[in-house]
Amino acid sequence: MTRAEQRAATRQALLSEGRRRFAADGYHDVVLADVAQAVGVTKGAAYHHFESKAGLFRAVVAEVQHELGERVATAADAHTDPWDQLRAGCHAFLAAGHDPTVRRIVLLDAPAVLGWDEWRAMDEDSSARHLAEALTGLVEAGIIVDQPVEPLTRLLSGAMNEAALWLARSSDPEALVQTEQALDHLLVGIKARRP
Amino acid sequence: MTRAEQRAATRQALLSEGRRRFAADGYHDVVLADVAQAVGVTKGAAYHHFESKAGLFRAVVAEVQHELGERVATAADAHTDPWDQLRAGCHAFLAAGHDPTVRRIVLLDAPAVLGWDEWRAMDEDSSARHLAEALTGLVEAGIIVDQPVEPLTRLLSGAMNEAALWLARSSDPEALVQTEQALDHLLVGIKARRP
DNA sequence: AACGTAACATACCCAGGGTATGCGAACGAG
DNA sequence: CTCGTTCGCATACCCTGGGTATGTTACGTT
Repeated sequence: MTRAEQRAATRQALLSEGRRRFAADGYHDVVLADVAQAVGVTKGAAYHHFESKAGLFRAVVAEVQHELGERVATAADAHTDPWDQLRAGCHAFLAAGHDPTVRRIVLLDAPAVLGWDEWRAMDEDSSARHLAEALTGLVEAGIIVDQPVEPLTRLLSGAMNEAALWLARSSDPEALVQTEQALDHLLVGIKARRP
Repeated sequence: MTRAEQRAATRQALLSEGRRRFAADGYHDVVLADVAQAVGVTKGAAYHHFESKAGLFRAVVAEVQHELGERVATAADAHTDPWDQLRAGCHAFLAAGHDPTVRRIVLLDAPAVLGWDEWRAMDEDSSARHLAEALTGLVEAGIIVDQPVEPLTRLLSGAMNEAALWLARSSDPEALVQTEQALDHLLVGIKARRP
């Protein structure tokens, strides 16, 4: 195995193991030396690849965020009508809360560990961007009321973040459908009335 | 000073100082011994009053949550129409994000430090309860579409949490008004259409 | 072949949360 | 009034765990 391959392999192993543990135990309860040991290296190796524990966490968050964005986009692309695309993307996001990786890492720990500004910037690069683009398109098409897109994006993004967290804790099998319906009702409010 | 008074005074002092520091520096960067020293006692005293650093934090969160609930309720009570009460409460919450105490402690650190379940339980006891009650009233009055209140509460609560965080970082003086308008639009969606 | 460097390992520092114990002043019992 | 008890802390200590400084080995380059 060449050196570049070795480096990539170790880095990837640390990322995977970190991801598993961050999702299962939360950032605080994960000890970096254990992550390294589980991968067959020592703490020194971890610090050779990442600048700190938070650095590893940041890399994991970016990875998970990216995948989440893909999931949302894929769900949206299954539709052709822009309005249906928005709804499909939102519904996909709601369902994603059941994934402990998304739930614990992205929604719960990331804002506190990385700070809200950085978290939001990363969010913007992945899932929230799709939402903003969808809303922008709908505004330009005159399908939703003309308004600044950013406040609306934040409101909807936050609504879905929290709802996803709640859904993951709910034992009620109806909860997901009910939340989707409630969200649909809310979305109707921003639809432009045409006489 | 009697012993009970002394105890209460020390506890209150720790609470106040903790609150200041948690708001300014975030949970992680606050060191318990420094909080105690600033109050004129040692770490031992802090552990005599609270079971842990998280315990002090929990007490602070409860305090801030309670005050926030009061603020929202007061804003709502300024109106008589139930719909106006809902809007006023929501707007008050949005503005509360500018308070670093609310922002950093309640919205950012609390979910990660105390866990989402406990955070939500505390939220339910204070501000979110007002929202749920308002929505329940509106459903019963037939003003908004008949539906389970809980999903809607989570959606709106999350929307406002995130928007409040965003508003606190925004330099645009228009942002608050724009967010209020966007929220109003969303709320229109859940209003029952009457022919 | 020899040298430089990358990819780690080892050994260490130390901040900070948590605990075990000591101590003096307040409080209640007799 | 005093004597024992308890309460409200202080002191001293433990130890986990993040971070760093310094080897060590093997690959790659000339």
